[in-house]
Amino acid sequence: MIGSAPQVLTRTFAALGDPVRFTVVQRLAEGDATVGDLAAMFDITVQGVSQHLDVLERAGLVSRHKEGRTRRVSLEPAALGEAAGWMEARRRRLEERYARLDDVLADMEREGEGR
Amino acid sequence: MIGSAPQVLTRTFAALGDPVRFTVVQRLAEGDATVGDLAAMFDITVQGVSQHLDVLERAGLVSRHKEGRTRRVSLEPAALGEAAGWMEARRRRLEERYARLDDVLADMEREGEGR
DNA sequence: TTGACATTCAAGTGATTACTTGAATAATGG
DNA sequence: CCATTATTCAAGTAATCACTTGAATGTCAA
Repeated sequence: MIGSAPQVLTRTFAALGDPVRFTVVQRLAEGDATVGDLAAMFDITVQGVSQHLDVLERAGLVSRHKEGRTRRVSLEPAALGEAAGWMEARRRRLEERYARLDDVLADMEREGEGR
Repeated sequence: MIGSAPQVLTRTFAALGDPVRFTVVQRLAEGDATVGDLAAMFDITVQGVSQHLDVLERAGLVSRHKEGRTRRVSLEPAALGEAAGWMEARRRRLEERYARLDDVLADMEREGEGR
């Protein structure tokens, strides 16, 4: 029985698991934006958006830096890459196993015919 | 103002955003398991694990098929691949933009020296 | 300085979620 | 058939989460 696991990646996934934050990330992939820009995309208050940015920031997915009286929000590629890498590694392992299973089945097939 | 976005990917991310489910997926990447096997890894009841499997299944990340009186839980590579693909596409777009920005900066640098 | 704008801080509320216990269903072995 | 094992169904509860309103902070422009 294990208590639980690393929450560095789960935080990333949890952050992307909300439709607002997902859309924010998608938007930021097109280019940086201010908090106000992002808030204009949704039917929620800027405070709400700011809170969503808090969780994206805690997940390492975005960064905010002051710029005059606004704040420039940028997407951070590293967190995105790490999470994608984790998923791809698991997916690849599965595909490999399937490939090996296919080989075994093909062998059995051939064996069956040869008899 | 947009209401929100596709929840097909957000469901996948939300599913992986929980430490228990994350660990389950990690475990299933090593090979299939029964619900009981998975429950033995955590300090929660099998019912709890079964509920976690519900959300993983709704996200398309795992499938369950009866096998005698147990149930074999398998990881589904497709959902994993789609989510990873979405992330990678965004990451790549950012890297490209950075590369272009670096070019511009390098040009300015050269220009500055040449003068 | 003052007034408007952009953003965050703080606290409250309703909805969602993770988990529990208890009961139902289904397959196996004696 | 009956007891046992594996899993799900159902309902309740406590914690977390998304969102709101109201107030504070900081920056620009007149």
